Amino acid sequence: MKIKVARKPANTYQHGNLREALVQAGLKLLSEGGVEGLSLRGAAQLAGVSHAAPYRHFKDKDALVAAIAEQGFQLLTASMRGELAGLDARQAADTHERLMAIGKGYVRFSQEHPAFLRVIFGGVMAKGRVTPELQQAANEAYETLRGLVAGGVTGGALVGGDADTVSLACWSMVHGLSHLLISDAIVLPPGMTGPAVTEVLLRILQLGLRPR
Amino acid sequence: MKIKVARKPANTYQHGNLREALVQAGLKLLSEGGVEGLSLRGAAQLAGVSHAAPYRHFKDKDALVAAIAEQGFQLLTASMRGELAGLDARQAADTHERLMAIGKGYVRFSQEHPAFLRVIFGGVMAKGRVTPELQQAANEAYETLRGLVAGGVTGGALVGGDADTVSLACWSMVHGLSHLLISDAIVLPPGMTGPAVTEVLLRILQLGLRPR
DNA sequence: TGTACATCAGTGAACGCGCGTTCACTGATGTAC
DNA sequence: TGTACATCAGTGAACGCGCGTTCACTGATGTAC
Repeated sequence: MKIKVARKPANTYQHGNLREALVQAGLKLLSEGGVEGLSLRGAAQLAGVSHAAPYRHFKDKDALVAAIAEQGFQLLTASMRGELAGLDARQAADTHERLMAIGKGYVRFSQEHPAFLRVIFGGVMAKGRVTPELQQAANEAYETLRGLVAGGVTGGALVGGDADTVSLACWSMVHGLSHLLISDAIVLPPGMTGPAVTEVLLRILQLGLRPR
Repeated sequence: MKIKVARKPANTYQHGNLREALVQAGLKLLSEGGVEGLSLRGAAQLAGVSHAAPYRHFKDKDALVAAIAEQGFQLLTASMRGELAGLDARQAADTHERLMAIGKGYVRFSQEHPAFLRVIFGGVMAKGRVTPELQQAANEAYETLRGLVAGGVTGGALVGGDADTVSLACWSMVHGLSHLLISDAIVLPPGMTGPAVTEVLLRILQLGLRPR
C-alpha cells in the first residue's frame, strides 16, 4: 500500500520561501509607513531574517520594489474582476454596468491599499526598472479596462473614438478620485461616503460616454 | 531738491531674504530629484548657505515643506486663472468654457511642475502639519473650481446636485489625467499630445455634466 | 557725530540615525559514489 | 546504507553615505546715549 507523503511546499529551502515573505513584509511596511517607510532592512527584519539575507533573492532594493509593484497590479486586477463577478446576468450584459463595476473595483483597491497606488504610479514604471513580470502584470490590469472599452466602442454602447483615449478618460476619473480620497487633501461632502461619491462620479462619466 | 534714494528690498538682512531663497531652492530640488531629492541640507547648499542656516527661518523640515506646498498652491491657482484670462468675451460668458479653461490650467501646471503635485497630495495636508497660510492657499485653489461649479449648478448650466460633489467629479478627472501623465505609467495614444488628450477628456466630462 | 551695547542671521563642528550594500563566514541540505 | 563533497541560503560585522538637528560661536547691523 502506497502512503501519500505530505510534501513540503515547493520552493521551500532553509527559511521556506523567503522571497515571498519579503514581498509580504514590504507590503506591510508600505501600508504602515508609506513609501518612505519601505526599506530592505525593514522588510528583512519583519521577515525575521538578517538584513543581508534579501540579497540572496533580490539584486537590490529596486528589484524588491518591482516585485511588490507586480503584486500590486495583480491585486488591482483581482479587485476589478471581483466586482465584475458580482454582477447579475442582466448587468453583466451591459457595457455601462461592467464599466461601473471595474471603476468601483479600482476605487475599492485604492482605499484598501493606499500605499500601493503610490508605489505603482510613483516612478517604478520609469526607466529600465521594469521587469518583464511587472510589465505583464501592469498590462493585464490595463487590458481589463481597455478590452471592455474597445468592445463598447465598436459595439456602439460608448462614444466613438480611439479605444485608448476613451479608456484614459475612464481611468483618469477613477484614478483621480482614488488618489484624492487617499491624500488627506479633501474632505467628503457631508453625508457622503467613499462608495456613494464613487457612484455619483461614475454616473457622470457614464453620461459623458454615451453615444450622442 | 529731494533725492529719491534707491532702497534695498524689504526683508533684506544679511543674506537677503534667505527664506524665499530656500523655498526656491526646494522647488528646484523637487523638480530635479523628486520628493526624495528634497532635503533641508540640499536646499541650504543650493541657496549658498551653511546647512544649519535654514533653522533661523524654519522650525524644521516640515515647515519648509509646508512653505513650498503653499507656493505650489499659489502657482496652481495662477495657472488656472491664467487660462481663464485667455478666454474671449463669448467664451468667458459660458460656464462650460470656463470649466474647460481651468481644467487645462490644472493639467498645464502639473506638466510644468510634476513634483509639486506629488508634494501637495503626498501627505503635507495631513495631520497638524498644515500652517494657516498653506490652508489658505489650498482653499483659494479649490475655490477657483468650486465657485465656478456652484454658479453653474444654481444657474442651470450644470447638472443639479451638491456643488462639492460636482466639483469633485471635475477635479478627479483632471487630477487623474495629470497624475497619469506625469507618472511614466502610460504611453499616450499615437498622434496624441498632452493638450490634445486633455481636450478630449474635458469634452467627455462636459457631456456628463450637462443637465438632462 | 561717536561710542558701547544688544540683536540675531549665518557658521562649522558634532551628534546619532537608518539606510543600501559588500564580504568572509557557517551550517543545513542535496548528490555522487 | 554510509561517507565525502558541493551547493547555497542565511549570518553578522563592517563600510560609507546623507540626513535632520543641536550648539556654542562670530560678526555684521541697528539702536541708545
